[in-house]
Amino acid sequence: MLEPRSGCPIATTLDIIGDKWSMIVVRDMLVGKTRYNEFLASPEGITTNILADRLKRLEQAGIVEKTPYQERPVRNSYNLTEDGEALLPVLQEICRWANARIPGTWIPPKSFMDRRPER
Amino acid sequence: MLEPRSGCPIATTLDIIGDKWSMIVVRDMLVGKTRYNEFLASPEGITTNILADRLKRLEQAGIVEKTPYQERPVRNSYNLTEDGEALLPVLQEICRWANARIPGTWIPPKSFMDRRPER
DNA sequence: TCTATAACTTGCATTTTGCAAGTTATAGAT
DNA sequence: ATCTATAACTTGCAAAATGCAAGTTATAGA
Repeated sequence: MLEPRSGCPIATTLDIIGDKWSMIVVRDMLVGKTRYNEFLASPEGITTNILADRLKRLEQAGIVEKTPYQERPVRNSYNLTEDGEALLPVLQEICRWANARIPGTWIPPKSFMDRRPER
Repeated sequence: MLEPRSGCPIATTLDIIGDKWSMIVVRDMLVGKTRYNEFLASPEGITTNILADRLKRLEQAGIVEKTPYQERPVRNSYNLTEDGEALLPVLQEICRWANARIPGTWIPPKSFMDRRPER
């Protein structure tokens, strides 16, 4: 992000993760997925180019960190940073809103909804 | 929205308000703005075509309702529905995240952060 | 050697967003 | 009566983001 649109915390947050896919990737990481192919396999069907781009942007934003889990060939795992983990309450509130207001949305596992951020 | 990408509450919510502008408009309504020109005047600088489109879509999604506040000429006011008001906790959590994690973001007025949804 | 897998990249079409100007209806000032 | 201003949009076109399909690299295992 070059410049946020304003100092508003909502606008600034949307400048970072306010697109169609970033929070889906964060959601996947919050439920334990760490690899490229695991994100691709999610039911929403993110495409390879968009996923690669989002991982790069989330890394640059300090929300995700990339670490190799093997050499030859290099394979990376993607994990949330502390700032990324801290998005949990935001995603939980979104789930509460959708479950209360949009009939038919899946009820997330209790383990997800009851989980507390670590710090 | 024709079809949500999946039944996931997060994905479905993003299909409705997960673009660059919808939550900015919802934010403005949560702090009492009701008219086209008031939304245009916000510091993020939404353009007229996008604003008209977002108001239409939010209305179709049942988040906003449009009511004329005068005839000759017809002038409309836009207000959140119950479903729209219920997004308050989501926007509050986004503010908490941004204030904690992104230095320099504005601290919203206490009246906004402490407010409880009505039902 | 052949097939498979993980993790990408590339090219191009489609869709969304942004910018600037134009439109309609009306009120109030000159 | 004409002129200026305001609210609330619409329209046309350019630019950026997203989607689709195929191609690439490195390696393991049959």
